[in-house]
Amino acid sequence: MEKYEKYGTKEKILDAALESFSTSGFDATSLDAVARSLGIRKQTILYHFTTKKGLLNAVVERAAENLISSIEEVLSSQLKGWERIEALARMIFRLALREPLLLGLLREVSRPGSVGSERLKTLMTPLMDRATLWMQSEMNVGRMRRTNPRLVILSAYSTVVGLATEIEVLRAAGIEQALRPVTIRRRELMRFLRVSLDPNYLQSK
Amino acid sequence: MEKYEKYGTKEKILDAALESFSTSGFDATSLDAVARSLGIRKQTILYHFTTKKGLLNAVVERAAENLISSIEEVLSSQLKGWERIEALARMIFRLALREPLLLGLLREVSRPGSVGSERLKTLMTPLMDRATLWMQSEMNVGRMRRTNPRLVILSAYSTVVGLATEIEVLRAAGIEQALRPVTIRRRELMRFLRVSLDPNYLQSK
DNA sequence: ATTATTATTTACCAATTGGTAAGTTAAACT
DNA sequence: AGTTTAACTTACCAATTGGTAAATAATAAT
Repeated sequence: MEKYEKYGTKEKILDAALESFSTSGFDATSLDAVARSLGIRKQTILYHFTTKKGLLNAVVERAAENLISSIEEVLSSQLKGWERIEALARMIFRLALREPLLLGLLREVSRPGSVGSERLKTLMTPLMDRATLWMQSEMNVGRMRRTNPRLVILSAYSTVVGLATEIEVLRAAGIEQALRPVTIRRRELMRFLRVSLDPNYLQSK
Repeated sequence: MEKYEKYGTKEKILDAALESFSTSGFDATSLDAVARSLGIRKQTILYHFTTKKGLLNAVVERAAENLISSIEEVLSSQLKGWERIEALARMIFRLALREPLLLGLLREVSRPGSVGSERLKTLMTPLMDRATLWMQSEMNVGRMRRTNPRLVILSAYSTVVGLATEIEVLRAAGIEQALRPVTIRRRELMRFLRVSLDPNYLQSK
């Protein structure tokens, strides 16, 4: 009938699943409920994604693509050294605020034992390796202070994921869309990165 | 009446439930599994706590008592103004490191729609009110910079809860017992509190 | 020793879960 | 046209879920 739409059933399922996974979690999400919310049958979901885990993986993959393409965009710019990092951090925070569901999903899936964690790891590892290599080369030419790249990246990562908690806590306390704490958090991250990485930055203490 | 505190079944159940709730979450925790891990029958759990939700509430309550008594201990000291806050922050981080399960539970239950969130709110509200009042009186006598107490407290709270995520993320990446990032996080929080509250603190920026 | 109370178990149950198999309908290809 | 393929549904199912009710064991009170 109206199958000519670009926004097909599969996309709708992914959207609804993202919503449910990121706000209620994987286990609390029932395929029946997701299907019901879309006015379709559970088996339609299983037709497109074969298993519940498969659905989660698909959701994670789409989110990762979203993130990666945003990263690529920044990396394609001409910015060097510290400015590049600043641009990246700014972009991540912008993305997190624009699409809080992504953040919730990330948090859900960052849990060690969780179902989607392997998939996330698979998707993130190349990114991580690339960033590590770049940072090391920047260190070699003296554009970046010498530290453990992995630790810095992971710390930055968990700051962003922690944002999800922060936003939820604030919302639970009735404070909607509190931009200030998020801004503070970003400044803190920038400062941390600056202290760790910027060779021209003098620690005031 | 009740027997002397002899680490009975009830306590064992609470321990196992805390473990499971905080690492796997509420929905992923099955009463059968908890019972099995203790070598008892599921109905024994339901005898002591009537419902699964009741069990969670009991776990939350015990954790809250744990936290509150630690807070009381600090508050009973003679420390004033800024030093008191510093002592509190230090104590919270120490507690969080010593008992990571508490942190996991807090994170699980901080989610807006979650089952235990109302209970947590009920338990935290008096604490929050008390802290707010104290801060306001400190502001009135000029020992503390004027700000929105609620926002500061919530931001501090979510920093601590976010620790749970951070520790998990680091562990998932193979970095066990990462003390350094946690220390960094504490310093950040201290700095944030100082900037927000300490009237004698000069912002360098 | 008998009774009463507390703790724990066995036996069920209704509902829900993710998932399989087989249809049914709609669209695409030949 | 007819056939194939993709999209979706109805009908089930086995396992698991939280929870009820009644039976039994253990402990305390009389």
